[in-house]
Amino acid sequence: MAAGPKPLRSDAARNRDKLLVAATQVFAERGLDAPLDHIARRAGVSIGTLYNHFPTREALLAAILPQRLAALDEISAAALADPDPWNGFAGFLEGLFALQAQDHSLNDALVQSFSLSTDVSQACHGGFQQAERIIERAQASGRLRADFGSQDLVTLVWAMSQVIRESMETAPETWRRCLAFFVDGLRAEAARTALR
Amino acid sequence: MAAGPKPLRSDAARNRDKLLVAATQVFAERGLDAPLDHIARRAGVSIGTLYNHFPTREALLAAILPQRLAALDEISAAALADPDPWNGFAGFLEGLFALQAQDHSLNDALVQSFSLSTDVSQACHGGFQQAERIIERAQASGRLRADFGSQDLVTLVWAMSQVIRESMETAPETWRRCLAFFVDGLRAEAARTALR
DNA sequence: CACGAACTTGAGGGCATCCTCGATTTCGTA
DNA sequence: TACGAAATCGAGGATGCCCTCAAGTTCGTG
Repeated sequence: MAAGPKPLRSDAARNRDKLLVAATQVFAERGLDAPLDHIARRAGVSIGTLYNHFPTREALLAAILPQRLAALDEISAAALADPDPWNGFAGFLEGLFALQAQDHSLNDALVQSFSLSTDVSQACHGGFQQAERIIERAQASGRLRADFGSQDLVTLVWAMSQVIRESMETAPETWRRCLAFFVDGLRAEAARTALR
Repeated sequence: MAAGPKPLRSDAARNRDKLLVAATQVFAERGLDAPLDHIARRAGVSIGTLYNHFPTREALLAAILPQRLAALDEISAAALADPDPWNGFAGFLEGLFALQAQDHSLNDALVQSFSLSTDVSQACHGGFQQAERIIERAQASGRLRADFGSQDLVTLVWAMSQVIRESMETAPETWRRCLAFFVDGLRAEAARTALR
């Protein structure tokens, strides 16, 4: 019934898998701009084969990133399951950026979530879907300042992505420290600056 | 006596000026990675002439950035002149990022301040020289949390640089909003997370 | 004004990446 | 096993940027 696209020949399926593995590694190491022939070489396959399977870079990303972004769902779920809404919120941020810190491709993907292909973009936004609820719950509990919105979370992702890029190699704890300062400014009682 | 390097011929001096003007514009618009031939074209000069005057990209930057970075000194001075040390500190951040927001080249330069040529690097660090004093003064007044160090300022520059890059075109107030959250977390009484 | 030094020019070689396509190999089946 | 469809291969054209250098131009002084 839902046989979907045509079945692949065995060698083709094998190569496709090798490409996905290589792409996952290379993108995680070098970011979303990594040269495609590095990926082909790591997969032990020619550049032409890569293009056979994935006609564009975006197609390759769309085959890889949704799976990687699924980790976001677990983090969101854990945040909502936390009995303390504030701890849930803070833990969500911690988990989100830890994810970005260990995978350059996620770091890039979340930053560019709007300018990427529909598939990837959807996956990113899906990951943020729950964020809205996590934020509202923490605000309802009175611990998170009321003027923090989900757009501010996007901004924070931008900010932290750069901190991660610049510091992961040399001082991998830097982003946690930066986040700690920021989070302290998100507590309801810390709010001083009036924001509309 | 201090005649310095040989005087330039009139046409050469004119071209050099045109190059500096063009480079200032192009780098401000496109960032420090802007293609050099764009600069030559905007200056109405051939790429060879650009290389005659500035054998490397770094040499060109060294001729431009120190002047642009001088604005930092004024901002620092104003911060130290403010009778309220906290307002001085907060105003310094505001001024610093406003500068980054209006000039892509400064944004890039401050981020890469360590990996740039000695000349430029010195200019960047010179701009940060006073920052140490601004921070200490604000801490002595009891308003700035004690665990904020000048390395954290570098981290904040990284963070804000990305916010600026991503949002200046579409929502130019975003960085101010982000900074407001962050600054609220830097007040002494906001400190909750223990940082060593 | 005429001459040599100073300066400018832009075509072209080098490099890294993208992407294509005709020739070749491999697979699965009859 | 032998055949056609499916898949692979990789050389090579295109692009964009870097940088150089031999030939030509301009300046300023004697």
